[in-house]
This record gives sequence, C-alpha cells and structure tokens, in this order.
Amino acid sequence: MPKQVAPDASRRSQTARRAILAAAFDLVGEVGYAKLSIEGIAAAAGVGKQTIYRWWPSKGALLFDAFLALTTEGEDGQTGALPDTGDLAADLKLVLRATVVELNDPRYDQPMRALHTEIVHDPALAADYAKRLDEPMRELKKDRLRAAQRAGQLAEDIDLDVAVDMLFGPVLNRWLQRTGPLNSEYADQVVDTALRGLRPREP
Amino acid sequence: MPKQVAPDASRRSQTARRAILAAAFDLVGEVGYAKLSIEGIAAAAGVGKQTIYRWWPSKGALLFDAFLALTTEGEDGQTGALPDTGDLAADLKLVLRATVVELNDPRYDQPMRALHTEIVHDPALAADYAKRLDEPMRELKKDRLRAAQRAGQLAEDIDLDVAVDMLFGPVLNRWLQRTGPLNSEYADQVVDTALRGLRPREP
Amino acid sequence: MPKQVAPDASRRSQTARRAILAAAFDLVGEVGYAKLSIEGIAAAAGVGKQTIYRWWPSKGALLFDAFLALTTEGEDGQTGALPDTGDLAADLKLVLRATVVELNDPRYDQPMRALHTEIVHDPALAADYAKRLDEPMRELKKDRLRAAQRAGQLAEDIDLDVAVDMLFGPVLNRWLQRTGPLNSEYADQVVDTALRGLRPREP
Amino acid sequence: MPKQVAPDASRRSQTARRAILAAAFDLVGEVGYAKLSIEGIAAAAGVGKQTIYRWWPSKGALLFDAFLALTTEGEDGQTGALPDTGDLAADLKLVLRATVVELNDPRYDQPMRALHTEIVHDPALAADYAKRLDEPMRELKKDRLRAAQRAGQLAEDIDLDVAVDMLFGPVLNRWLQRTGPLNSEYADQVVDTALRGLRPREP
DNA sequence: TCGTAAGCGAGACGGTACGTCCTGTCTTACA
DNA sequence: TGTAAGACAGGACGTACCGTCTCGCTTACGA
Repeated sequence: MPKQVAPDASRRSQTARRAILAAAFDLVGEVGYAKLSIEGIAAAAGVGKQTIYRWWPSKGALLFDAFLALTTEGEDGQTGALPDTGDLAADLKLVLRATVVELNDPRYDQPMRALHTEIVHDPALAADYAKRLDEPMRELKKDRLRAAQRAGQLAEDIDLDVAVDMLFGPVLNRWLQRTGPLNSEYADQVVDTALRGLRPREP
Repeated sequence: MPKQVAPDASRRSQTARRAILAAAFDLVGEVGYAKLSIEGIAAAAGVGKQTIYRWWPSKGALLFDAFLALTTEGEDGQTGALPDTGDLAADLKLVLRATVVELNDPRYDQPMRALHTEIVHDPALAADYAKRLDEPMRELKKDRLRAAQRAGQLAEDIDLDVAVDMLFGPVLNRWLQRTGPLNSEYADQVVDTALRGLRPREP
Repeated sequence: MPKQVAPDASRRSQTARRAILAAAFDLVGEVGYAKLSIEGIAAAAGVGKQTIYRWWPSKGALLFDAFLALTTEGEDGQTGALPDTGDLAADLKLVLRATVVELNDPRYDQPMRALHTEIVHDPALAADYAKRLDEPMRELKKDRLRAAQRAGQLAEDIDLDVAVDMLFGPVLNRWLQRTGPLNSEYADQVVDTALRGLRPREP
Repeated sequence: MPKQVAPDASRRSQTARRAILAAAFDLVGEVGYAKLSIEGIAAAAGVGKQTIYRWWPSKGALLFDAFLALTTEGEDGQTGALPDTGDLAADLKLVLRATVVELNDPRYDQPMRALHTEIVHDPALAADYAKRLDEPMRELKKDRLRAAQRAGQLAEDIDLDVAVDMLFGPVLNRWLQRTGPLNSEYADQVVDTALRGLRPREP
C-alpha cells in the first residue's frame, strides 16, 4: 500500500534520472554529507525538486541508487568472482588491498561515508543495502572461501559469514573511525591473523 | 589556535553544562539523530542556544561529551579491567556478550548511532574519540590479551591491535549495518573463530 | 537593479499578501513599534518568514505597504478632493480638525509612528512615501489652495508647497513630539495664524 | 518610585559617564540608529554593560543625555539669545538658515534622527525632551518674537507657540521626511510666508 | 488527430532549524 | 559599593532547506 499514488514508471524520464544520480554522487563528494541537500541536487541536475521526491522516498535511498547505478551501469567488470590462484592468503590479500585502495580513493570517500550513515539510521535502507549490495559481494567472497575449503585450505566447520566479517569488518571499521592507518600492511596483517588464529601454534 | 575566542571556563555554569549533556543524550534517544537539533536540546535543557554554541564547536562534540559524561561521571565502576579467570575464550565471550547486550539496549541505540555518524564525518571528532574513548578501552582489552600471551594462550607475535579489531570489529559492524542478528551466539562464534583461525587444524 | 533576484510576481499568493499586511498593521498597533518583529508578523499571518522576506526588502517597506493597502483597497472614498464651500478658512479647519482626529485615533497611533520612524531612517522609503502617499494628498491640498487663489482668497505669489507645509507641518510635529495638546483649537489657531500672517494689520 | 533601587550617584564614575555619552554619540553617527546597541556602546566606551543599565533606563534616555552633554558641556556659546537687529525677518532668516545648516551637518544627522525616533515612541522621553531641550530654545525664540511685538513688528494677539511652530515646524518636517530640498531658500520662504500670511494684501 | 493526462522545470508556499547578535540580569574579581 | 568583564536565558534576526503545492510546458497514449 504505497502512501503516495504510484507514479507511472513507464513515462519516467531517464535523462532526469541519470542526471539526478550523477548530481547526487558528485555533490556529496564536493560538499560533503552534512551539506548535501535535495534542493542542491535538483539544481545541480537541472531538475525540479518534485522529480526527486516523486521517485525516491529519502535522501538515503537516492544515495543508494546513485551507488547502485555506478556499479551496475558502469564498466560492470566489477561483479566478477574473486581471484582464485590456489593460494588463499595471496588471493585474500589482493582483494583486501583493493578494498583499501578503493576506500582511500577521495572520489568515493564522501559518498561512501554518506551512504554508510544513511544505512546506520534507516533499517529499511539497511535491508535494501544488505540484499542488493552487501549480499552479492558477500556471496562472491563466500564462494572463494568455499573453494578454499574444497582445496583443504580452510577448515570445514567454519561459518563463512563469520569468516567474511572477520576479514572485511576490521578494514571497514578502521576506515570509518580512522582508528589507525589504513594501508596494505594492515590488510595483509588482517588476512594472516585471521587465517592463522590468535592461539599459539601447537608445538 | 581556537577559532572562537576562548570563553572563560572558570565562570562556566556547571548546572547548564550538565543539563545540556543530559538533554542531548535523552533527546537523541527520543527523536533520533535526524531530528536532533541544537534548538531542541537548548529548549529541553532550559538553556539559551548561545550557551551551547559557546562551549561546543559542533553537535558531534556535544554528543561526544554527553557520552563521556555518562561513562566518567556515572557509577564509574565501568573502567575496570577485563575479567581474567585464566580461560581466555570464556573471558572474551563474556565481554563480547556484554557488548552485544549494550548495543541492543534501546537506551543506547540512538545515541550511539548518532555519535558514530558524527565520528564518521568529522576527523577531528574521530581523533578525540580515538584518544578519549576508544584508546582506554582498547588498552584494557590489550592488557587482557597480553596476560593471555604470558599464560601461553595467545601467540607471541600477534599484533594486539589487529587482534582487538578482529574480535570487536565484526560485532560493531553487524550492529551498525544490521547485516544479521546480533546475539550471544554470534559473539561466541566470533571469539571461537578468531582464536582458532580459519585454517584447518594440522593433522 | 534589484538586490535580490526578482521573484515571479505572477505566482504571488494574494491570500498571503493580504494576511501579512493586515497582521503587520494589527500587530504594530498591539505591541508597538519597538516590539514589532517580522517573526511575529509571520506567525500572526500564518505565513512563513521567507514569504515576507521574498516580497519586502525591509520592515519599513512592509509597514508602508500595509498603509497603502489600507487607503487604497479600503472604502476608497478617501481619495476625494478637499471640501470647497467657498470659505477657505472654514474648509481648512475642517480638514485640519479631521487630521487631528485621525492622529488621535489609537488605532492609527502606533502604526503611523512606526511608519514615520522608518521613513526618517530610510531615504529610499522616504522617496517612496513622498511619491505614493504624501504627493497625492499634497496635490489635493494644493488644488484647494489654487481654487482659493482663483477666488481671490489667497495671494497669487504664494508658494503652495510652503503654504501646505505651514498648515500641516505644525500639527504633525505636535503629534510626533507631544510638545503640546493636539486638538481642534490648535488646528483652528494654525489655520487662522497661517492665513493672517504674523505681521500686525496695516492700520 | 524607581523600579530598581536607586544607585548612589555620588560614587558615580564621571570618566565612565563621559566615555559612554561620547561613545553613544559617535557610534550612532557611524552605524546608524538601527544598528546602535547598548553592547556596542559599552564596548566602544570600554565600559561594562551594567554601568549603562545602572544609570540610564533606556537607549533613548542615553541618547538624550548624549545630546544634552554636547550642548551643555560644549563651547556653550550656543545657549545665547536670538539676534535682535531690529529687523525681524532678517533675524529669523538668520536663525532658520543656521538651523538648516545644522540639520544638514552629517555629524548631527544620524544622532538627531535617532533621538527624534526615540522621542516619537517614548512619551516619558518626549516630556523630558520638551522640558529640557525644546522648552529653553522655544523660550529664546518667543523672547525674540515678544521683542518684535513690542517693536510693533508682530501682531499683539498672536499665540507665540503657534508662531514658533509655524516657523520651525516646516523645516524640521522637511528634514525628517525629505519631502524636498532643505536649504536657505526654503528657510527664507518660510519666514516670508509666515510673516506675511497667505491672504492677499488688502488693496 | 486531437484532447488529455502524465511527467517535467520552476519556484512559491508554510514551516523548522540554523548560527549570530543583542537584550537585560546576574555573578565574579578588582579598586 | 561602583566598576570591567562576561556568562546566562531568552528571543529576533535573515538564510537555507524541508516537503507540498501549483503553474505552464512538453510528450505520448487512447478515443
């Protein structure tokens, strides 16, 4: 039961939609999350405010779509599987280092922080995010881990979600909270520590 | 080099300060981060807006102080060391479960999310947070881990910061992003997995 | 060259405009000039502050419009010519007595003082006032004086502006500065003295 | 019945008093009436705000005192009688032209307009003004007119207050409302017209 | 083929909050 | 006790956006 009468999506102007998504992404990068306004996005996109309110329920949803559009409508080579050279540690380091590079890219810094904030405060958006962005990437990661299990490089009884959390969570946190330098050394350390575990080796 | 001329802290009204911190904490819990306004805090605290602007540079700094006041001026038993029964896994599970309970406490939910958001967008605040809230608690955790090293329950060559990140990061992330249920089972899983590592046991 | 980008007057809400003008006039009468605030007017008119700032450059301009609206959109019989019974002195006394009555009317007291103050401090507003309120009424007065000249009741070489100033100025001043009682006796005295002049009669 | 307990005037700091009066006069000239603030005056005078509130009940009263101080403690040659050369018209023109010059002096423009405004809105201040500034000067003017009556240059049955109003009122109004150029020509015209009257000369 | 109903750019509207400035009162420390 | 200094509760300033609304205008569909 949609609160507002559903607009006729078939007549939607794709020009306006793309301009809005691009403007939203660019603007949040320029002015930051705190000063990002619907009014500003509309002006930057050369669009009436109503056109934004008609199609997106919240600023967070718009931001989220801007992200989706970027990854979906982009070069789209991105969605490929994780590398599998047979060396699990090396492969994970490769991926985690790439994540670090992306998080440190100033073009993505503000937009990602903005999106993260909206997710933290909006459960509905969080669910959307979980399903449409986190889930697919998480599956790719779990696929790689499953392959490692088949190759005898990963314990059989490990909960793969926990494993993914333990590998990628620390990097995300360090980026969000700036509790320390975020670089490839850290990425490597996390992979090594996670794989080996904290316990001393049996003699 | 303070931007605004430093007010004379010796004349500061402690009554007003405490009323503001309490009002800020209470209000963010009631109305949520998005609708939290300086104006509202001032009104709730029975205080002029200028009194807030005089002493805090930003809403985030105020929120942060409200948190600090809570932990510092409260029952203050909080700052004690982590439990050390000799059983590292059990002790860590105890602490992580407590963390989970606290994160799930509705009284702290909105305030913590709000503070987190401000930290994510304000590097200066992040530094403050790192030094005055994260650092002390992190040291306590590292102390417990060091004790475990001395007891031969933890590898000697582990980076303790990475270890802490790997134990507490996943829990924080699951809470922030709601990517899954956050309960004691998850806490236990994280501890077990982190301690054991992802690799299969040597035969 | 308008300072602010000219808003589209064709879309202007006449409802809001009238509510604002009425509220301004009423409020200044109730609370007085010193406590008259844009905020208060907006609230009383049930209007956003921006709607006032959008259409009026200053409180004085608003007050002025409130006056204009009153005289223009009112019963509009007001703009008629001065009476001409053939007896100049009697006619002038009639008009000046009416002026005195109006100035003493508590409904107009505060608003007129407020408008006067704004005019005194704002040359642009003074020009507007001169052209759109003072000028038309001054012309009516001069018309009556011209008729008197034709009827041989007024010297031919009199500067009519000076004459008008000398008839109406003293009344206005006495009202503004409260330097003495303002009643019909005073009005009559002024007319008589102005007509006769200060010099002794030739024997 | 003073609202606040009367401060002990004997201990009053004359330094502070003079600094405040001077600062008030100077400031209103610089920033204008609308932006004149007690806070600004106190700062400019190097004085605490309380010192102003202690001794003056309102901004208008302070402004008024600033004026009084100027005329009283100044070169004080000002308070002398009006010139009496035997030629009434010439003498009045001299005085009225001097008035015009003073009103056109930019140093006095803002302060006088400010004082005028306060008087218009504050009956108590108006009474003070009438008694302590207007009255003395009015008496001097009436003295000159009385002398003219004795010399047979002015009708015996003229109300001198009305005469003064008719001579000086138009000039003051023209200055306040800027309804026309204020110069010596106008001064002369007023004097001539007032003396002669508006009626045609008897044949 | 021609209404006509939708999406659209534009922007006025009633509101809320911003961060600043000032008011008039109060408190502190000094002379 | 008067003073300089300035914190305080309060309130208005003028600005920026919110989300809703109404206006003409294109633009495509169905009668």
